[in-house]
Amino acid sequence: MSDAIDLTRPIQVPEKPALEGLEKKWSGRWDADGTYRFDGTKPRGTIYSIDTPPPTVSGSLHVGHVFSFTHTDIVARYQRMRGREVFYPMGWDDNGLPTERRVQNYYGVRCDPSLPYDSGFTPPEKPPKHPISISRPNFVELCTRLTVEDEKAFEHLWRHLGLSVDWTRTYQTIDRRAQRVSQAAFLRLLKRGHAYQLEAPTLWDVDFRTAVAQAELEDREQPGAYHRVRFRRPDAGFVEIETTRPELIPACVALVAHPEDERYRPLFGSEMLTPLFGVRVPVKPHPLADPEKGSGIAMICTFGDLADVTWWRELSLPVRAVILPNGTFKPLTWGTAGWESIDAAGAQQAYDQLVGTPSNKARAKVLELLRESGDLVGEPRPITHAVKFYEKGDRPLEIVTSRQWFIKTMEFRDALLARGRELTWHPEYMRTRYENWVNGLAGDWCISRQRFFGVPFPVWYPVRADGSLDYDRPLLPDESRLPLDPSTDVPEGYAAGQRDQPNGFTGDPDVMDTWATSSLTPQIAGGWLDDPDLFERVFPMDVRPQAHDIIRTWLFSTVLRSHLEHDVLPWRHAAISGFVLDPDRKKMSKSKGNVVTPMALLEEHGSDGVRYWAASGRPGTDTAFDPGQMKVGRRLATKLLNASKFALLQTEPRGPVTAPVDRGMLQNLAGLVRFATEKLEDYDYTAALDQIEKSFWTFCDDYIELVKSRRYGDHGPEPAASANAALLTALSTYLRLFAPYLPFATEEVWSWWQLGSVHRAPWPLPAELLAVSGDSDDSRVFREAEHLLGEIRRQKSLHGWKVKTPVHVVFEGDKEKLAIVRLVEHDIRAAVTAVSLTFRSGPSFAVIVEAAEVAAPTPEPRA
RNA sequence: GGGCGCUUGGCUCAGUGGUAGAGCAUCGCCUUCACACGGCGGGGGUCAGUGGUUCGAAUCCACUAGCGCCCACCA
Repeated sequence: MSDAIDLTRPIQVPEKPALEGLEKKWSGRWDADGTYRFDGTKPRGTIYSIDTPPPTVSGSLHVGHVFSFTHTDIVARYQRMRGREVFYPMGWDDNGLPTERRVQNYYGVRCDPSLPYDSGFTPPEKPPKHPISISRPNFVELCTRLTVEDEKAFEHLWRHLGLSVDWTRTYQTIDRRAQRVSQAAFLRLLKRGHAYQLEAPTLWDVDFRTAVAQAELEDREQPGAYHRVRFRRPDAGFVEIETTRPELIPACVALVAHPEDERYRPLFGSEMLTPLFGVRVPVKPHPLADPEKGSGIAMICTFGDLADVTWWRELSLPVRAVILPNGTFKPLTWGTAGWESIDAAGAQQAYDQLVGTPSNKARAKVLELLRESGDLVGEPRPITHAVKFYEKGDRPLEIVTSRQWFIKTMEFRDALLARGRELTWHPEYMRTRYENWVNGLAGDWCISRQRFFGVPFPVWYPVRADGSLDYDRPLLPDESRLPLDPSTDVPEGYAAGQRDQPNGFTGDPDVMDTWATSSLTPQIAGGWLDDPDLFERVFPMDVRPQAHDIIRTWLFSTVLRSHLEHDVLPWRHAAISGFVLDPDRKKMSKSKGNVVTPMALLEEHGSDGVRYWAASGRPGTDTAFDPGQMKVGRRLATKLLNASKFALLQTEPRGPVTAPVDRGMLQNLAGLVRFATEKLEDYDYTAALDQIEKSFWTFCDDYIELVKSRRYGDHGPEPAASANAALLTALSTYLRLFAPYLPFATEEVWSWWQLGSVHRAPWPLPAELLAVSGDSDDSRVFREAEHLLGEIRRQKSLHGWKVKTPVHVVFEGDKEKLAIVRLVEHDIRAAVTAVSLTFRSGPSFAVIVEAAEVAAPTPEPRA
């Protein structure tokens, strides 16, 4: 007899199995036992490494996190059971703007980098009405303090959810290791010429007063208006342009029309005068100008939008910048170089009314002045148009000229597209989004931010004798000094006293964009600089799990950094999860106020229940938030406990699996194992679970009911032995199949009768089932038994008879069919409480069910 | 404006060429020797629309509509 079941330990089944408390019990045990501890001595080929998304800790986790992290965990658990050593770290994204904002609100403080560090500062108990200004080091301290608290709460939730993370391997995007990796990678880019600094027009958020990257843009539909404005020629005549931003007329540097546009061709090369300010601006041809738009001729301002930047660059136009980093109009003197006017006094008078106001106020004022001067043609025509915003911002972006750091992307477009094709995407069509993005790149990646809580640029600049900065000869540290902060650390060859002094040095004040750090998560988690042995084993990683909204940011930038630094893809697979939608089919988000607290959900439905719902979201598919599915999952977990209890209630006698129906059941199960394995290999955990679950309910409702009486010994010891062995084999298999999805219920049952953790047990193989069931193909017998059971139940139900009403059953059919029925006749007879079974030959197969007792009242058959 | 995805019973979704499926909900029946967080059974859909390919289309092709998302230099 081939008995794969180990029953060396005493079986202990609780009187009343329950799900309550399993999360606490098992998450604690797994931690104590190091169940998910990564063994860094395993050879590269056996390792499965995951580039876990570091959630932003400056807020709360929401259902979407639970959803997508569960997907990753299912894959991780599956791979672990397949014998792979799973590298599954956890990171916390705590650097950057979201944390700054949270700290400002939480403590009621504001960062003022000009203030000195106050070592005795403690924030007030309650945030004051007016924020307290504190130094950058003090501010960073508070950021660190708060994120540590947040991270504890996050870890608690993740453990409760059952993520099989190795909790000894966590990192923060602001910790020393992340800073060191970010800074070293930056210096290497710089040395290779892949990073550079440039003073150029940059997308700028006027509230946060920082540059933002293309990837952080968001279009929002905004009300606006076309204003038709007249530009006069110095001699005679005029043209009319249309603009949505008349307040930028003082910043106008040219007019532009399409080269083929007959209306404006005669004007090319001539000059026009700007209204109100009387500045001579040239009329230029450019193919980008659309004759269909507005009046067909546009004004170019420095800078109203990205099209202006393109024209300005390609037509080599001068800069007339009017907007300050805070979004208001800056004071300037008309009649000086660059601001020549045919009427300097008039221009000055008009412009002075704009100084200090933000765009919207300036627009109203300019309109007023245009009306007075008669240069506004007709009334503004209201429109709705898309305006670019910083995704976290509240006011439209401006374009401000400033000095920023960039990483080159444009010249690697083809290589990055090739990397995208090399990567296996789940689902496949998500590659298109990546390609869209790469093809649409408009400029290199701006990575500097004028913020405080982030990784500083490890760079200083020499201060010249006249106090100006020499940006062309940055002072760079040796990599061994990293991480460092140029605002407190001193460059080689200088003394601290020389900071900000003539002939001294100054630190670069900026910090890196969050994505500049998180684009290095494989390097940070994998120990690139401080654990080369680990890095060798886990990099490139196997999978990057993430949501589709950050393909253009996180996925793209990680591919870029790995390409530039290692000339390789950072991972083989990208597993893209969808969003959680609320019942109105809208993305669940905090701003819409429809977020459900994850911990409350986990407590109400059980972690296994919530995970079951999450598993219904296949890769790439947005999924409705559905407590109903969580209830179903919880019911499934409960069923698993109870069916297991039944199987374990009696394990003797136990012997070879000889009954055809038992063999057939196990052979079917082998097919299920094959299917589920195939699907899980392809990251389709949803399809795998779907079939595992269906099979399991059939197992419970049909197979268990069929063999119940036999396993209790009603037909003798040998048939009972067969049933018991089959039941235990099936139980072991189902537990392992369900383990990635329902880690708590399966572990609980496993502990009743097996040694060790089910999560370290080997994934089932078809061969192990076929070894027990034998080679003869009996799966048809099992399916036939199921079918007969269903048919007899149906007829009894239609007659209105109870399940246990005794009946006579007649099987009519051909020899072959009847032979199969005879193989299961004892099980069928017991399962449907038949007092007699009759077999008779007939042309086609039929099952006839008749009441056995005349005394039994026979209700009317229902219509 | 370009692209991607979706559209199947009241709800949530499977199903990629061969007589429409599941769960939930609903209706009827059945309790206590695994489980009432249970069991058995029933009813319910012209598979968004139009046209095409095919012996045969929810499934392949084209177009249309609606929804969602991504992208776009949007004067």
